[in-house]
Amino acid sequence: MFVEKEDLGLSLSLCSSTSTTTTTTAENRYPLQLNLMPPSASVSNNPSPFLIHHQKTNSGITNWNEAFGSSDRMTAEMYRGETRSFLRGIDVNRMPSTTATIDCEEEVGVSSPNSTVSSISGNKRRSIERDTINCSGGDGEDNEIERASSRSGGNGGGMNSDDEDGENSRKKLRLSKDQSAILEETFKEHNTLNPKQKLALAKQLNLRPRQVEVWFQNRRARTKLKQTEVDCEFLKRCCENLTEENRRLQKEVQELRALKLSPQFYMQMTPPTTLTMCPSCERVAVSASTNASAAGSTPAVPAPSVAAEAALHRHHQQMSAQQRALPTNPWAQAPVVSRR
DNA sequence: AGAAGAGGTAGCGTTACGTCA
DNA sequence: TGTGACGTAACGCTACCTCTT
Repeated sequence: MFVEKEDLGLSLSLCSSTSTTTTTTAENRYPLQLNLMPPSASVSNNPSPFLIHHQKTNSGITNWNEAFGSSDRMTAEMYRGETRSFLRGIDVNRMPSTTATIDCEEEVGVSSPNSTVSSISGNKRRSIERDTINCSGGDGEDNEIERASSRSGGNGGGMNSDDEDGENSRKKLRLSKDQSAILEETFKEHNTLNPKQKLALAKQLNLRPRQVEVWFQNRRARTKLKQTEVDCEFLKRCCENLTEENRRLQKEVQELRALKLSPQFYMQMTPPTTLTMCPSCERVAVSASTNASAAGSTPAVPAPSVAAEAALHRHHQQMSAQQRALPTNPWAQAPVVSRR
């Protein structure tokens, strides 16, 4: 048996209600109502899948400082034009002190074994970027950086001993604790980076911009995964609660229906205010009752006024005696009496 | 004004490597 | 010492956007 939610007075709010500007956790989310609709506006470092939405806007940004501080993709997109114009004279993939004089081919073969210049589109671009980076580091800076970063790995030191024979294996450099900490801090501030931020961070951490970019991509993925797990758990709890509530209300409905079918139910039922009219003389005795049901508690049998009841009882005794003398048709229509 | 191409980024899925029990 | 599980850096691909031509 299914019970309409209207019948049960149970409704599930599906509209957005709360601000979502802060990182949500399982602890502070569970008490909140289920929120399945995207909010009207939210910018979060850890957007829930329910909260994620893409604001597409064409509004222009004119301030580079705003752009530099931007965090989400939307703003990054908006600022891109500014970035490009700003960087028009700067090769993003080139270190400021570049004096690239060493043949790039060799370096590419060593540090980017998977880079294929023949690939198209984004891959090509990224390959070129990596190659450019590596080439730009041809003066030894980037190589030194790479070695340093691999050395500095807390427990990953010396794991790149295959620098020479690893042409077909991709390199995986363990980031040091300091590097990870700084990246984490930056990610807390903004989970996306514009090119200038990326460059600055890469330089600060002695990493390639591509590495910073990859780290942020992976970090976003991890955040999303974690958030998805939290949301999943949250929905599971919601489902359990609703199931339990539904079970309880169905039981209540069954009980009420059973009571409704029982004649005793009517025997005990008394209107909140009882107007008892004598069928013979049409005199009305008003018996006020304490209306417990109006207060929302379980319905109680109203207690009529004792005095009124007694008076009516006496009156009925008198009338009964008269009616015995004068039998009347029980179905005879009584004159209409205004009850008010 | 609209189309096409280039350049850039994010998201997603996957792979490969490093670490640890 | 070998091995499987796990975390994560890196890659490949696609979609989308903006800008330029």
